[in-house]
Amino acid sequence: SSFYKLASKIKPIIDSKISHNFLGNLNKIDIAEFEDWLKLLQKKLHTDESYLNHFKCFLLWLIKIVIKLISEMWDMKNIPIFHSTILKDLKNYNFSFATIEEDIRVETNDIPAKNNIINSETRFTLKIKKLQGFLTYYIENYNNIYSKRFKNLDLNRSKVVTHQVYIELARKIIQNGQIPCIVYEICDDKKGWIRIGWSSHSPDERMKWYLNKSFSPSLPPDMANIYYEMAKNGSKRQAQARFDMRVRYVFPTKGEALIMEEFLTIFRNRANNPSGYDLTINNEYNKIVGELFKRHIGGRFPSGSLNPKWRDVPPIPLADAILEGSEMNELESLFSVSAKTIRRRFRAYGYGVKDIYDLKDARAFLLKPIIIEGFKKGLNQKNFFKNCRNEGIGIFDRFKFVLNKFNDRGAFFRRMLDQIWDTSKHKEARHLVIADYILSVITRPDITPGDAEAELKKFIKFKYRGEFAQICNNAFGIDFRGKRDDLFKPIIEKLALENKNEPKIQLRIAIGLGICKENDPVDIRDRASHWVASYVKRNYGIRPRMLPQYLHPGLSEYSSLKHQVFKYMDDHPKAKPMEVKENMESMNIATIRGYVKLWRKENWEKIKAPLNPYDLIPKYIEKLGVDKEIKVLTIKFLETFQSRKKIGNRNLKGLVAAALYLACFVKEKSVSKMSLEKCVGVSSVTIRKRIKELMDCIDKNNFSKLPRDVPLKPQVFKYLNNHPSARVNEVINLFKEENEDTILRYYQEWRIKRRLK
DNA sequence: AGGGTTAGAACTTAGATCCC
DNA sequence: GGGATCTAAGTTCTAACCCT
Repeated sequence: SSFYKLASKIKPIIDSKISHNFLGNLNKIDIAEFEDWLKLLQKKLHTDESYLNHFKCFLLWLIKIVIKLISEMWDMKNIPIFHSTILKDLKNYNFSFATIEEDIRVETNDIPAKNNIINSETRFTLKIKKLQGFLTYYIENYNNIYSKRFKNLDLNRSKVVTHQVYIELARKIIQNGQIPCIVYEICDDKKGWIRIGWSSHSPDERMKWYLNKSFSPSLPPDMANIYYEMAKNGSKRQAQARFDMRVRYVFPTKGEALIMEEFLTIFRNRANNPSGYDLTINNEYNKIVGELFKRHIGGRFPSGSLNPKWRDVPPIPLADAILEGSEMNELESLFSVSAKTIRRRFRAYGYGVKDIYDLKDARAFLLKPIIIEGFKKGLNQKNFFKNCRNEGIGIFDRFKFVLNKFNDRGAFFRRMLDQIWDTSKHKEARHLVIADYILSVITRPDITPGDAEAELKKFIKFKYRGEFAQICNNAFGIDFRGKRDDLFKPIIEKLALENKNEPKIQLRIAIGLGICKENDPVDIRDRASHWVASYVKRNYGIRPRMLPQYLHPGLSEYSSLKHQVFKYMDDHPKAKPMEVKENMESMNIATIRGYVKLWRKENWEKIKAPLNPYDLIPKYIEKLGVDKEIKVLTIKFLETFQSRKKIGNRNLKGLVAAALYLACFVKEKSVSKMSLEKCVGVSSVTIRKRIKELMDCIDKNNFSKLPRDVPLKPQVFKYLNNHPSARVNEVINLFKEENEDTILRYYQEWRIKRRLK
């Protein structure tokens, strides 16, 4: 089968090099790295046989899953690129889903763990290999009408695996102008019975007939067993739950379906009976087959022959008649069939928008594309009907639709709108249709309303300026941007959570959304990041960095590298950059070194062991030769300072010198700043600064004598500048608490300075 | 597979009114 | 003034029953 042909393509992965053409989308590694890994894998595959087998199982399983998923998208439009690429490849490969076997086994003899591959198997699963084996056996061992008929049976052709496959096959047959004939099995989940039959109707409809018949009050006495079994279940719903209708094959002709029905019937009955039932020897069995019994098959059943009662109602003339506005009685006479048969054909051809398949539904189905075209052209009703007339659609004329005439509102047209879009309002329906097109152009998150409108204008004619915005508001309840934002919310939230620990979360989200790339110029990346930030602000009112916590309040807060380094340094003040790096997660050492440096600058006192100022005092006391009284006072001053201010990065020596100076001053022990400067080794400027700071800390009322806050000399000079003619005595009198000689000295100094000027 | 008959559901139509 | 909506009267269609 084509599945195995496809599966055989795994060979290159196992023992050859992969063409670089197929390696265009490697995500995070380059081709060289990929090849290194592939070599390793191939080495392993060639040395360990059991590993190889497991690997094959895995690959086949993977292919099977992908095909199953993709098969449901065969006819869909606007599917993601990833899916459509696979789909395209499968189509190019001429792959048919009809040939996927339900029982997919790997073609090596010794692959273990088969059960791991097939876990969806049920007791009713038809295994195509067993079917094939039985067919060969039957043809070889029996020579009867059935074995002759089975000779050309192709078990792979038209095999139905999923509902989607059934739809696909049936559609192809209808497009070919034929009626699909199904071969079905109704599986009894309770007792394990299987009823095999065929029908030219859909499985749903066939099942409905079974149920109706079974629950009819006058069920005839000689019906097939299944009717009585169904009737035992109390209600149709219960019966439907118990009996599972499964389509096994779909054929374009009834004859093929009948032969397949016979084959399956014999196969199913022999499966549980070693001696085996055979249709040729056991007429009793026909009770189960039902249809075969009624048809009185006596050995003639030419392939492809139709039931002579078959009425031909071809799809295209039927559609034409509907678009002419024919009513049910007219269709009946036109095709010489009953109304019921007309509806059966509607269902068979898929003429319906709501799966009702009555006349209205069929009309709606056929008119839908015409109405949508009118909407896209922006036609008003008058022009719409004119257009229809030009296109040869007679149905509106047939229903005597009179334009714009009071009292005639085009009920038929509104009914169609109602049927198709659940609204009878022309405007609403138009908006719904265009809203679908609007959604289809939202292909990227940063598309603007202007871009979207321009894109739509290529195939939709808006009636007036601003209609685009109005359609968005009417159809979505929000404006275009709001709808667009809504559509991308899940993906942005996913990206935010995925990148919650990344330093540049905005940029990560922007790249994830595809609005910029890793290696784009800075300005483009910047714009994209800003777009993400404004998106998050607009929709959540927060910064992107906060989004993960906002979505999952339990998440730990994001910690920047700086924050992490600082935290580590707080706990380990003496750590070196390399040590810090080892405790981070593979970050740049240069950056870490920078943060460590920064931390040390801000926290130097944590690194330097704090000096004890009190240790310094005895040394200085000795040098200066002052008494213990001064020592006690010095310590007291230091304590006062520490209680009020932080030592910070002040030089401790200067502080101690200041305390000493103050203590000496208070105790009237004269110590010059010069001698202190020499003794301590700190400049007199620093000492003066410290003295000033110390003075701010102490309670001045406790001391009778304290140094001035401002030095005497500037005070004297300032006064003399303002009063140049002041006499010496006046100045001495003014500073009478000070030493007279000093004042006199300053006075003379000022005069000399003035004279020099 | 096909069809006929029937009651009543579901639909269409035309007139009137509402709404913007 | 035109489209939307409501209503009553009249028409068509469907489901369920029956049959070969």
